Amino acid sequence: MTNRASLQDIADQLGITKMTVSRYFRSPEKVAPATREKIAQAVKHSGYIHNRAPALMSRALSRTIGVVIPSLSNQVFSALVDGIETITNAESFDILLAHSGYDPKVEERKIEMLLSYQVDGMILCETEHTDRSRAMLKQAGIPVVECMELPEAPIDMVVGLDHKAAAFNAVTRMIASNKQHIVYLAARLDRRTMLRQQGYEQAMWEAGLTPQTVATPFQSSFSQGMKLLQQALDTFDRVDGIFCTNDDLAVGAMQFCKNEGIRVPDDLAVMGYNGLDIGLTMQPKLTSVVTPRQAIGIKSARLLIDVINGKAPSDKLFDLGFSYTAGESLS
Amino acid sequence: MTNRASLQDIADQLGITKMTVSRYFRSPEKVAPATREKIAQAVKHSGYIHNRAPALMSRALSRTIGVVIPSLSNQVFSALVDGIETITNAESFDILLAHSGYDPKVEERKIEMLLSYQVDGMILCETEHTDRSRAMLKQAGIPVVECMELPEAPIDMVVGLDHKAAAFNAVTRMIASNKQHIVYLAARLDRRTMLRQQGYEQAMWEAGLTPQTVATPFQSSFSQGMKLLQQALDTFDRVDGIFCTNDDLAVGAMQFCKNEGIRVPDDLAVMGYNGLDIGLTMQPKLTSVVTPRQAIGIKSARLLIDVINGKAPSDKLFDLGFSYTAGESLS
DNA sequence: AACACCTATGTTACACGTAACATTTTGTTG
DNA sequence: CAACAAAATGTTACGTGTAACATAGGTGTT
Repeated sequence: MTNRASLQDIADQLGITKMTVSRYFRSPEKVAPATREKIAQAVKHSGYIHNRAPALMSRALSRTIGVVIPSLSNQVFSALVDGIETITNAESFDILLAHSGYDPKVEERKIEMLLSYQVDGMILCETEHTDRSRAMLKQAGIPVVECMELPEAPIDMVVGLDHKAAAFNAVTRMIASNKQHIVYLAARLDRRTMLRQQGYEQAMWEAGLTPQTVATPFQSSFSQGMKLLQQALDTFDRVDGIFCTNDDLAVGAMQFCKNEGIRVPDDLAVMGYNGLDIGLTMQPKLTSVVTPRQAIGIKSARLLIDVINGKAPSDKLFDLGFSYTAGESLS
Repeated sequence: MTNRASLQDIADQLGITKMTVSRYFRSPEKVAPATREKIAQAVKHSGYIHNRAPALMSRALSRTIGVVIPSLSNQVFSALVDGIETITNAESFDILLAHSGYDPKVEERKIEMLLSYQVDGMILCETEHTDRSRAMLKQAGIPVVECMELPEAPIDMVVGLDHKAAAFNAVTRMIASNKQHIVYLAARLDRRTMLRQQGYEQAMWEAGLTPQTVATPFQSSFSQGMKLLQQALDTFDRVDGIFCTNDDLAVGAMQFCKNEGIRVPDDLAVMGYNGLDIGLTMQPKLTSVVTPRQAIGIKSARLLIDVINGKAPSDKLFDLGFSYTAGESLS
C-alpha cells in the first residue's frame, strides 16, 4: 500500500514546517499569500487527504456527531437525517451514521463504535437502551438527544412528540366522523406501536367503544397491511374503520380494499401514521398523522451543537406536536 | 467534560501496565485468569470506552469499511447494507455509513470524510464519481468495490449486474408472451434508466418491433406511473404491454388500469423492476425483475475484506445476474 | 532611534493504544 | 534441581495534526 502523504511530506517538499501547512488548511488567511500558493500546488500534486486521527487524540472537539437510526429503508428517518444535516452542514460538523435494526443490543454496539470515534454528541432515535448503552453515554460525558419519542427515562435531552396523544387525537377524529367499529392494525410490536395502541384504546374507551386490535410481530410492510385487514375482517363482526400504526400498513390495506371492492371511506375509513408521500398518491388520498421529522432533526442537531458549543439549553424536552395530511380516506 | 478513562487509568489502579489491559481487550487468552478478573472489575467500574484514535494513527488496519449509499429510504440499499453487515459482523469489521443523495459532489465530500477516518476499504453504490473522488481513492491506496452496476470505467473492483441485459431479458420475455406493442416507461433519466432503455430497445429491434418510450425527468412515483401510462395510451395507437423502469411506476400504472377497467395482463402486460414488496400487494401480483441486492452486499464485503487481508481476488468483476418475482402481471 | 505592535512562521509537547522486542515468572522434564 | 520452554507481563518507540507559546522580521508612531 502506498503511504499516504502527510503534512510533513508537503512541508519537507517546500522547506517549511508542517505547522504552516496545517494552518493553510484550517485558517488560510493566516498564511502569507505566496506561501499559500506554494502549498496549494504541493497539496494538489501530492493528493493529500486529511487525517483526523491525531486530532481525535487531542481532547479537542472532533466536530462530529453520531447518529443512530433504527432503519435504513424508512422515509421517516431519512427525513430526520436530512433535517440533521441541514444544521450540521451549516455548522461544518460531520455526522457518523449507524443503524440498529430496532434492536437495543445492536444499538449498544453502534453507540460503542461511535463513541470510539470520539464524537462530540449523539442523536438516538429510540428510547429503549441497554444499561450498558446508558453507562457508556454517561461516561463519555457528551450531550445526547433522544428524538422522535418522549421517553420516560431520558438520558439527557429530548426532541419528539407524544405518540399516545397523537393516536388518541387521530382515533377521536375517526370516531367524530361517525365510525364506531375501528380496529387498530399493528406491526412490529415496539414501544411506539404500543404507545399508539394506548392512545387508540383510550380514545375508544372514552367514546364508550370497545378497542379491537390485530397485530403481527413482523416488520410492517404493504403486504402485512393487506394481511392484517383481511384478518380484521375475518375476526370481527363489523369493521368500519382502521387505525394503522404506520402508512405502510395503511397503503397495503387500501390496496386490499381496491382489490376487494371495499369503498374508502364509505365502507371503511382508513387512518395512517407518519404522513409519507406514498399515502398522497393513493386514490382517495390517505389521511395520516404527520410527524414533523424534518423539524425534529433540525431541532435535535441545533440543540446538540449549541450545547457542544457551551450554550445552556433553554429546556431539555421539546414536544414538536403533530398534524394531518389533507387526505380523503376518513370522510 | 469528564475526562474519559484511559487504559493507563485502569492499569494504574491495578498496579499493572496499560499493555496488559490492552491485551485483555484484544486477546484475553494471553492474560492470566486472575489478572483478567481484576481487569474486568476495574473496566466495569470505570466504564472504559475504547478509543480508536491512537490505533488509527499507526499504519495498522482500522478494521473499518466505508460505505456510501445514494439514499436512506430505499429498500434496495437497506438490503445491500444488510448483506454487507452479514460479512463485516462475522469478520469483526465495522462499517462507517454515509449517503450521497445521488449527487457525485456530495459523494465526494462523504468519501473524503470516510477516508479521513482511515477506512481500510470502500464500497460505493454509484458509478459516477467526480475526478477528485477518483484521485482521493487512488491516493488512499485502499481497495474499492463499486456495486449495483457494471461501470464502464471501474475504479477497482465491481459487484453488480448488467441492467441492460436484464432489461433485454425482461422485454424478450414480454414479447414471448405474445405482446408486440410494448412501451417503455421511464423516470429520472439517470444512467440506470438509460441502460434499461437500451436493453428494451435492443430486445424490440431484434424481435422486429419498434421501441416506443414515454419519459419524465421527475423522480419516479406512483402518480408519475399513472401519468406516463395515460400519456402512452394517448400517444400510441396500440399498447399491449409496458416495461417500467421501476416498481413505483409499475404500481402506479397498475392502479391506473384498475381505475380505467384495463385488464392486466390480458389487455396490458406490466413488467416492473427491482422486485419490491409493494408489487406483491397488487392484484394481480406485479411481475418484476429482481436485483440480488443482498447477495451483492455479501459479495462486495467478502471481496473487499479478502483483499484487505491480502488475498488476491479471483476476478475484479462479478456479475450476479437477476431473476423475477412470481408475478401474474405478464401472462 | 526606541518602542509597541503586528504578521508570518517555527518549536515543543502532547494525545494514547499497540507492534515489536525484552524481561520476568511459572511450569515441566530428565 | 538444573535447564529449558512457555506463559505472563513489561519497556520502548511510534504515528501525526494541533494548541500554546516563542521568535524573527517588518511597519508605524512619537
